[in-house]
Amino acid sequence: MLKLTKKEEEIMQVIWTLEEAFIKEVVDRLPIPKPHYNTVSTIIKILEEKGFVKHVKFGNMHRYMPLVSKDDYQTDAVDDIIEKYFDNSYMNLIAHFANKEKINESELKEIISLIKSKKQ
Amino acid sequence: MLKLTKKEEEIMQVIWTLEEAFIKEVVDRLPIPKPHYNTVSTIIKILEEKGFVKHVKFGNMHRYMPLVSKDDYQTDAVDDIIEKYFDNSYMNLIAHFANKEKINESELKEIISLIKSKKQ
DNA sequence: TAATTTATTAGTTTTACTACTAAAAAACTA
DNA sequence: TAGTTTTTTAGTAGTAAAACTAATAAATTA
Repeated sequence: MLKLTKKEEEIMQVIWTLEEAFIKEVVDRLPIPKPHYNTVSTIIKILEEKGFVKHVKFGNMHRYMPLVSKDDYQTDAVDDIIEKYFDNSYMNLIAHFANKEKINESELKEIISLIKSKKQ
Repeated sequence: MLKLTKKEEEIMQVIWTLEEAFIKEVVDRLPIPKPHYNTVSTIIKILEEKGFVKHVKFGNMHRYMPLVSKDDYQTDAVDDIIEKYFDNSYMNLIAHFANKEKINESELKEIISLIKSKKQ
């Protein structure tokens, strides 16, 4: 999956939040100093080329919506790290946490019950 | 922690592997087409400015060694993702794996015993 | 002095960002 | 309705920043 630049991601976050958005609505949600309308338009067009959003015509306007979910993007980000630094093994990453003592036994037991409930 | 660019990281990986290295040795380990000696020298100087390596004089030469361990760098990479996408919670990330069914119960139990052994 | 190494500097390339101008579509108004 | 204005997207280009590369100069030493 292609990576997002800082600005692309900032705009993508807005679209993920709104689920459907016209350019104007995206601009509204961006912090001051707001970028020019056409700047946002350009970046969204790039997002479309990269396959992150699609649009539907609404009269004159384009209504944009995510093609890649936030969850999928997150998953990919984690997968990258795991591939790069943990020998492509999820276990290695979790073991890493365990080693750093960032998770404890009771937390893991919680997860186990979560998995059990998923299996039914 | 400062981030590494692609080339910086490539060279850093060599230094992590060698543990101690002269520039020449780094060049030797780099794949063809090999960058110019001075190019490597420049990048390593940047690594030094960024605090990733230090050097010890060996006569005329500098012998470089890591100041930031590979493990620390990995940890930081994971922390970034967790901060950005998992609300700063390790549990959220692991729950994410569980949801994706990328880890199973027996694997987690393995981790639990790992944690138990750490505690002693 | 010749060879080797590091330090300084600068140029090139790539990526990211910004927004102008043009074109198209729609809305307004005389 | 015809013409004008406004709004929106499309195409393009310029600027800025980051990354990369290596030439040249200075220092060291063999």
